[in-house]
Parts: sequence; C-alpha cells; structure tokens
Amino acid sequence: MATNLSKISRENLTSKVFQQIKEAIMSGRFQPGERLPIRSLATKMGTSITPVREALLKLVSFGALEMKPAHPITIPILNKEGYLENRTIRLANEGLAAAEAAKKIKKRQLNRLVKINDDMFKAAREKRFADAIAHNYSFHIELCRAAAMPALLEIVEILWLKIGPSLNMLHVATPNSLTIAKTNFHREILQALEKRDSEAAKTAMEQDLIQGGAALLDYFDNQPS
Amino acid sequence: MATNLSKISRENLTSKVFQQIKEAIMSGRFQPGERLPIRSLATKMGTSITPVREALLKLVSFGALEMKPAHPITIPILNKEGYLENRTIRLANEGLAAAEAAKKIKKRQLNRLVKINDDMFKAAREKRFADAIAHNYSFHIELCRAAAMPALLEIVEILWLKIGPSLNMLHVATPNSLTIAKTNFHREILQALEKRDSEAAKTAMEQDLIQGGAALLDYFDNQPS
DNA sequence: ATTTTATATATGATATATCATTATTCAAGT
DNA sequence: ACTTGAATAATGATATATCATATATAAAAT
Repeated sequence: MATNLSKISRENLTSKVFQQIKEAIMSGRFQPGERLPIRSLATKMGTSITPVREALLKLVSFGALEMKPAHPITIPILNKEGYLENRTIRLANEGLAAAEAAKKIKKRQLNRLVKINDDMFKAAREKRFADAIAHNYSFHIELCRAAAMPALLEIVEILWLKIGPSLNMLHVATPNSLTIAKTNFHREILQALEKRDSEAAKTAMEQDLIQGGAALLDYFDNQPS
Repeated sequence: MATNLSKISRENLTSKVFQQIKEAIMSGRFQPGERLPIRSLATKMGTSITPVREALLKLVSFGALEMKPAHPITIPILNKEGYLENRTIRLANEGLAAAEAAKKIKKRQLNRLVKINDDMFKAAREKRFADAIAHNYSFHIELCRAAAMPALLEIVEILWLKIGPSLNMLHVATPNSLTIAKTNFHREILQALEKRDSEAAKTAMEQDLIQGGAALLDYFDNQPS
C-alpha cells in the first residue's frame, strides 16, 4: 500500500466560498454597509449561485452579514450599543478561553503566540496597520485554540466576525489613533500563561479587550450615526 | 391612512422550516444519531428541498446537526467530554446573562419566570417529564431574554440546541432519575433577580447548570459509548 | 453459510430556471 | 425644476434537474 499520498480535498464548494468570504470580511475588504450580491460574487468566484448563497446564509446566521426581506445582503453597520454588547460577551468567553489556555497550553503554542505578538508590534512600527490588526486577531484566535474547546473557539470566531469590518474601517478612518500596539495587554497575558495562572490570564484578557476597543468607542462617540 | 392593519407575515419558507425543525429537536422528537434526510423532510413539510436544505445547513452551522461529506445529516451523539465543554461555556454565558438580567429585568418578565418555574414543578409532580424539560428550557431562555442582549441570547440558544436531544433522551432512558424539579436553583435565581443582586444571580445560575446536568453526567458514566 | 461483487437506491452537492419584490432609471406631467 | 408614474433592472426565494458518492440490497462465487 502506497503511503504518504496527499489527501484529496473533499471540501465542498460552499466551504471554500465561505472561507474566502469570511477571510475577506476579517481582512477588511468590505466596508460596513457594503452590498454582497449573490450573483456577482458567484460570477467572480466562477461557481453557480448555490454555493455562494449557502455561504452567505451561513454568515448571515452568524450575524456577520445582514439580510432584510427582498433586500441585498450587506455588511452590518455596527453601532456603539452593538459593539458594547459584543465586547461584554467577548469578555466572558475570551476570559474563559484565557483561563483554560493557562491550564492547557503547550510550549509550542505559547511560542507561536509570542511570535504572533512580535509580528504585530513589528507591523505596527512599520505602519502596516491592516497587518497589525490581522495579527491581533490571530493572537486572540490562537490563544482560544490553546484552550482546546472547539465549541468555544467557534463562538469567539463568530464574535470577531461581527466586529471585523468596523475594526478595519477604523484603521482606514483614523490610522493615527490605532492603539493596538501601544496599549494592549498581550505581554501580561503571555506572562500569565507562562505562569499557568488562570485568574491572571483572565484578568489580563479582559483588560486587553477593553483597552483594544477604546479607539473604536471614541470613533462611535464622534460619529453620531 | 388606515391604522391597526395586521402585519403580513413576510417570513420566508426557510425560516418557518428552521423554526419547526429547531422546535422538534428541542422537544426531543429526534433521537441522537437519527437521520434527517432532506428529501423526506421536504415531502413531509410540503416544500421543495431548497428551504429544507437551507434550514438544515443553518442548524449544522450551529452544531445542532452533524454532516459528514456524502453522508446523511444526523442528530449528533453527545459524549461526556462534549457535554462538559458545553456546560463550561454555558456557565460563562448564562452566568453573564443572569448578572445582566438582575440589573435590567422588569416586573412583568420576573412574574413570567415565576410562572414558568411553577409550571415546571407542576409538570414534574404530574410526571410529565417532557413538559418539565421544556419548561426548564423556557426558564433559561426567558431569563436570558431579560438580559436584553440579543447576541447573547443567540449564543445561549445555540448551546441548548446542542444538548437538547441528549437531555430528552435522558428522560426517556431514566425517567426516575429526572432531578430537574428536585435539585434546581431556580428559587435562588429568582430571589437574586428580585434583590437585583448580580453576583448572587450569577452564582445561583452556575449552581443550577451544574446540578441540572448531574443526571446526564451519571448517564454518560454508566453508558461507556 | 460466508464472503465477494455487482446493481440499485439514497443522499447531499451543484447548476439552472423562474418568480416576487424591491430599487433604479427615465420619461411625462405639472 | 420638481414630482409622479411607468418601465427596467437587480436581487433574493423557491423549485427542479442532474451529478457524484456512499449505503443498502441482491446476486454470484467460494
């Protein structure tokens, strides 16, 4: 029996389309309010409308896209209230993830987090703000992965999907106010993980989420939409 | 302009199908492992397969149903590990919901919770276990609604969808061990809500979730699947 | 009787066609 | 110039047809 045969990708079209649109959303390639018509996406991606529709419906069911009857599917426009609710829920879930990760994280995963954090600082120093935002996202997701709770990871990914477009819009609107690399608590989180101190990890994570959203809150306050 | 015109239901077929299947899952009309073939459901419901497929895919994306490539869609079989992860996440999210509800709940909502709880006890006394389980579910969902955080409510509903079939299976397998009405902390939760004591509400909720799952944990321990 | 193989069936995946509703455009009327 | 109304286009919703793959059944071989 031949070994080392490469796995044939049995992923279906819907999954591929979903991943691609999801990544596009998280990397800020759509503005809040922007339309995502099924047909034009299908044309761009070279599939029929069925897989695109299914992928979009999935994102809608996660609250990452908005759909009103007989209206085009759009990127939701987050307001202050919605952001604060999202932050409160992330506090609970990412706090839990940090506490669990402190118990379970392996050296390799910890090193990976350190590297992601370094990359984030480097990107911010070099004013590659979009990259910095992406690395910040990776930091939170990978930490959540270290908690080894797949259902929790899914929830946290959904929560970030909802704020992704606004986060990226912020860096376009006011790149100078990007505080991701200046006032975060990643170091405190990493230290707590290394000490395997669940409580400290949770607290540091909560502070990080509150600080990380300060710039966005300022934006909402000065943008009386 | 005429007023008081009744709203025309613009809900689409997919939503209706989704609601119906969701309720069927939560009320235990499907066994863990049972198949849900698209075509036969569509025939039963009198629609084409498209709305049914979309509704099922939505449930799959919530983790309430399982789908392997080229296999029938099924009700997932929960194991002890999966249940414990689900419980841990509910502790965080329903704890938050209870704390928020303590701040925001209105008298009408509190009265409603009291009534649901009474109904649950009544159902349990009369050995209508399925009803008791349904009322317990309502209690948790309505409390979550009182927190006035729509995104949190969605998450909690998803979490319950995943354990619904197993909860109902339990009451069929071992109706005598149904402890829902005996060892719950609903009274403590209600008292905390009335006092507007967030911390107490959170603690009582956590105890309720742990106690409420004890019977299911026993089942997993004696069922070495 | 058991195992193997071939056929038929069931099922999800994808593409396409058509419908209803809304948004847009543009011309006519004021 | 502005408003109104009709025609057109855009868009999601639904139904149906076809395909690929897995499962179940039946037949054949041992």
